Amino acid sequence: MTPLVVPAPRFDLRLTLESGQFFRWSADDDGFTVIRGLRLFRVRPRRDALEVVGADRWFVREFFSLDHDLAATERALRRDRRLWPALDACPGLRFLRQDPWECTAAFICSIASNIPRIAGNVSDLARGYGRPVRLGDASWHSFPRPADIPSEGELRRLRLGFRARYLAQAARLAAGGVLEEIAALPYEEARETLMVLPGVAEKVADCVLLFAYGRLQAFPVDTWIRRVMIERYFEGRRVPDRAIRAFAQERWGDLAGYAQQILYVWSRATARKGRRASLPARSLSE
DNA sequence: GGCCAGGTCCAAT
DNA sequence: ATTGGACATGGC
Repeated sequence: MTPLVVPAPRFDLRLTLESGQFFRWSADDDGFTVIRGLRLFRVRPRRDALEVVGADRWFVREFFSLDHDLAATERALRRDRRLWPALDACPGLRFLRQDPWECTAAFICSIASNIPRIAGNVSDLARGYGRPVRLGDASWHSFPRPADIPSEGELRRLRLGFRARYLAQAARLAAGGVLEEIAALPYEEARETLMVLPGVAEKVADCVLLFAYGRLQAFPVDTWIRRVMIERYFEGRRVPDRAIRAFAQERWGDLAGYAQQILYVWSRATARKGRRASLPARSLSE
């Protein structure tokens, strides 16, 4: 198969996939395999472009939000000097445009979890209840539609823990078509509507709005964002999440979500570095 | 081996 | 309107 080459300036594919917004991909020494909905494709970075097998140009531009004017976003956010370290750490980070239900389900799974585990849960759900999808010799499974999500009991057997009930109930509501109307609603109403789903409150709703519906004003406050915001913008004072969110929307407006994502990636990267640096120089077993 | 994880929900202030 | 505890499990 001859690969399709799609122009993709200012795009760091690896950074974007690793940024914790999306879990349905894997890396090997020859690029990445990605599944979005029913579409399974291969992608690898080229200079200012993407080499793609298994997806068309239109899809690639849409999924990787390649028509988002990232330069303008970065320029606007650079007026905030306190954002410089995060901006410098994340050149080419973009939002993906995920399937709304899959994204909602994934972020229900994300509650009090961690990225490797979320990816595992999502993968288990797909293997157990999705449809097989093939590309060359690669065989994956699509993420199950709401009607194909099993009972709470089954989900507990899949080790979803207390998220099992949320997901089972959310699936029942989503099967009724709640998500279909979201795209047409203004941000606040879309958010309220999403929050009708069990397991979807402020934070998860904002993740879905950001990662599936392209609402860049959404500002999910998780433990990392709480920590970094309190440290950098509230002088260490402990404040309620809604104050953090209000502050972010006041300060960054329609770009708050992008500020959030680079702060998230940057704060985790620096935390990891700090942990590595603080490891004992020698192990006890030598 | 604990601590904490891309929180939400509900009951008790 | 705010706050604290329960909720399951696994990474690191």
